[in-house]
Amino acid sequence: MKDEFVVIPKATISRLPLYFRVLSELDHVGVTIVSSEEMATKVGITSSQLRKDLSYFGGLGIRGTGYDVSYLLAKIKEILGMNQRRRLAIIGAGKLGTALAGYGGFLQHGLEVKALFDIDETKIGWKFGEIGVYHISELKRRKKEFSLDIATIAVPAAAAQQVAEMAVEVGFNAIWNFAPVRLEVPESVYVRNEDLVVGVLILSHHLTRINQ
Amino acid sequence: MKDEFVVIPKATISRLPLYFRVLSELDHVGVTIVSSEEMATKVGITSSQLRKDLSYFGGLGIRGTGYDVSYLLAKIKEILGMNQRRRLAIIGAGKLGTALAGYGGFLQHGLEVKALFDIDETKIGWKFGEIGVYHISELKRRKKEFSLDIATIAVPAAAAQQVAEMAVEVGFNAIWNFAPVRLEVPESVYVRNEDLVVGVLILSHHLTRINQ
DNA sequence: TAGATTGTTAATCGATTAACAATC
DNA sequence: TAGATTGTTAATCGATTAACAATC
Repeated sequence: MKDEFVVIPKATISRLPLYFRVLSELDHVGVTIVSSEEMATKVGITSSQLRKDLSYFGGLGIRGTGYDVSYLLAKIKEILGMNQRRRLAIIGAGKLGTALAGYGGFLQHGLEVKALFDIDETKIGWKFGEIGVYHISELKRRKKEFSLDIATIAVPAAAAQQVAEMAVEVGFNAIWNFAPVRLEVPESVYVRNEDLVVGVLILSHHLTRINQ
Repeated sequence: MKDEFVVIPKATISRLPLYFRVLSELDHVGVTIVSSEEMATKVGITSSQLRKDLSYFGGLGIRGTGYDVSYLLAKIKEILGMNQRRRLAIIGAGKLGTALAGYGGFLQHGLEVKALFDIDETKIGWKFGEIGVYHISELKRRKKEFSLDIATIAVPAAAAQQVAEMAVEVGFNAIWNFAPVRLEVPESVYVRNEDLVVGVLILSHHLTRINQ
């Protein structure tokens, strides 16, 4: 268990949000204990993989019984950082940016959109519910004001690199990038690319295989 | 090269859209030949991996020279099915659905949103540019009318499974799913999950590691 | 105790990388 | 031909799965 030397596989981390969802549902309907088999089926993986994943975080289950839903849920929340609320900046108040700002599912995951940014003067001052639109030049000031943690890039591809540099400059070290470009940032900054077209092109590829 | 027995790795397919982008840019600025080294740098992978990926599709390069940009571009387009235009249905004319409908980047990838669907009577008949909003009950009819290929699911989680079943029922065999649920569909139907919260929670996890 | 299910090991599978012969 | 760069092989790395001892 020498956990100072165990590296958590990326693949494991990427499945934790799915476990979180399944556990939330079980918790919601009053289930208190769940077996790896049952949970794995709901997620669509093998029970072996689920147990292996959870084992990286120590003995979270009870042999002969299963996993305690609320305990496991709390653990996964902790691992994913859902206890400290994450505050999102969204840069780019276009269709995508405002759609993200309006998404209702963030809060139950400990995430909150606090501010939108744009360069278009006509958009500055708009409000989407509680969320205001600020000029990009206010990024630094508003980052402090709202304790922003994550910079979401929802600007056109041509502007993305420049925006990323501004985000890094003012101290963000997590970037959620929706622009279809590879961002050049310092190694210490973590970038997650959410390139939607990639997904649909993979679908398109599969269609060619079906219809060939 | 017995290609009838070679399986293309999923990881390879998922990188093709990135290669497509880089090649498009090179082509746009008039570059005609590119080395694996140069291209790999732009994508952010090793040249070895790029050559390996391309090798699954036969000898696409010229030893001692590199790859012909427009030839490789044409090949990748073919593999990704970008020659036959893919027509998208978007089910759910909420914030996400309409944001997707308005996204300008699809067309240059051979993709086109042709119709939105919803159950909310007040939305039926709306137009987003050329794209109309139809009642979900018209899915079958409009699928034929517009030759729809891909069903995009942009409805709340609670409705997603039901919507997926309708899509399968009327003959879609590709589903682009934005709802945070695992869809149960026949094996022949290809589902691509685009669960945005997963991405941002992985970011959140990395923040906990930084600030610990 | 008997039954059940975890946590872990070892085997397998798949993907990435390094290296270099083939060849333009 | 000499130089360059591909295509491919073999080694490595990482992730998944099967199996079962540990243990509730």
